[in-house]
Amino acid sequence: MVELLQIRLRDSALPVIGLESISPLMNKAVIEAFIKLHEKGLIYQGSYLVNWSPNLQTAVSDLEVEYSEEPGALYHIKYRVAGQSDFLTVATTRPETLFGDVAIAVNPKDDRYSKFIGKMAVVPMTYGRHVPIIADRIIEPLVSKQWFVTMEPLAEKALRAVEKGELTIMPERFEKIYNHWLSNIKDWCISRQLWWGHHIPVWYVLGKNCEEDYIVAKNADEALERAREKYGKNIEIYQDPDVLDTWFSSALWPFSTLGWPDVSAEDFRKFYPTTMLETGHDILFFWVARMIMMGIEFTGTVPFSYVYLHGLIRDSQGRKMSKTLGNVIDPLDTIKEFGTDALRFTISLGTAGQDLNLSTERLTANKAFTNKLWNAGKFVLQNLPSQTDVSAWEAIMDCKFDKEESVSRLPLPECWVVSKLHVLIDMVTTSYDKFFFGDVGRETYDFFWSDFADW
RNA sequence: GGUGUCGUGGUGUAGUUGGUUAUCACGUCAGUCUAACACACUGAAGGUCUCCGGUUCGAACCCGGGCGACGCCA
Repeated sequence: MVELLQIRLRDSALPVIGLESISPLMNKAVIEAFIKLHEKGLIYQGSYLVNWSPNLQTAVSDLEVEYSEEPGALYHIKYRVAGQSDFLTVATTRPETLFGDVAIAVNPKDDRYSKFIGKMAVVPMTYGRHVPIIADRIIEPLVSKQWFVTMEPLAEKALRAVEKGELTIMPERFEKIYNHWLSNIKDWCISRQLWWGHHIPVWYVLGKNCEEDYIVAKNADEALERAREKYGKNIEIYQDPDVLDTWFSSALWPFSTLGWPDVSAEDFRKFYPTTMLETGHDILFFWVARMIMMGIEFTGTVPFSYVYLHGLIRDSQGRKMSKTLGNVIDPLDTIKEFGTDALRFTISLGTAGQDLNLSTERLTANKAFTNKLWNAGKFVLQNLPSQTDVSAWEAIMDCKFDKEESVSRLPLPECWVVSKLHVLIDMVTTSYDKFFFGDVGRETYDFFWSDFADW
């Protein structure tokens, strides 16, 4: 699907490095990054309360969790007070958790229940298992063993980069959001229990304590060698079965694609750091902030000087696209109906950071514009001198359109429109310098249709 | 609950240092048909700029509150 879209859009930008996230080149960078962070004590294995997907059977981060309100049912479960005929009724939407009950907490100020504090209650359907009745205490939920990155020292440097002006985030309001997020960052859970991804470069020794005795190494041979040095020759090692969070490798993108960790690589020396990163504002935390932190950590500099955050495409009422709502706009359908150029131009007219409500009205108007472009060009071609009229072509080629003397000698209509073109060039250059891409499009449209193509 | 964005002619929209007959498109009205063309061109009408209050000589734009739409966090 993405490939088809790329073919249809025929990206006219610089040739893109076709690189998959799981390529060997990327894997080398990922392993290097993991080892360096671990050597600095920034990676650790710990048991934390994490979000767990029972469907995928993997940990997921807070950023990846999307809340939605679902209709549910409230269940009332009666727990008999042991040795008495009294009952405590517990209301819950999660009745299945009763098998994991470890206590019943009651409000000590509630006379209906405070008299039971200290007694035991019988858990239903457990053949008489008893749990204590306690006074209003928080009960610890289950936790999971995962790998984490200590983010605070990394975030501190990323904050300072924006503060010092090394990095500018546009539009400005996102700078505040970036600062707020980095000031309240939590440790990053980087392990996932998925079947694909970069494997965590950690090996364990069979029979040894997994949380204390582990080896971080570039590959299995190195791990085995290190393990033998430490534990003797008759040992067996195995690699951690988990993989790394996909954003871990993406966070290295600005330099791993240019040859890092080989800092003498030609592409790296020539192109890094880049001037501007442009992306949707929704992945400011997932991706942009992490690239900045990893760039500073591994290369000593911010990976780019500007971050331009564009809006997202939403439906004509500003709503997020969703299959549930039935408002998904398939760009291939849009292209089929309005054309690639009309879609691209419409999108280019957006305002930085502001989501774009995609309506057919905009697309229709811009389809007309592309049609005008085509037909105006056709008109021009029809009115050019014959290919054999050498003197006419020489006269055209000799004219210096950027020199006022030459332009002044043109017939009045031509002089006028070339002057207007120079005004456009000045406006557009100013708009580009300010990153006002929407203005660039509008100014170009106005000149072309109102000045050049009418009359 | 907290928080962010948005609210501008009939419809969809631009407005980016506070000072414009408030931009463009579609629609509406009038005229023209002249070598390209959603046929096109020429011209016109139409906006209390969400509501209230404030700052200012001056507010669509800055500040506060209300109402509504959408999003994010929890």
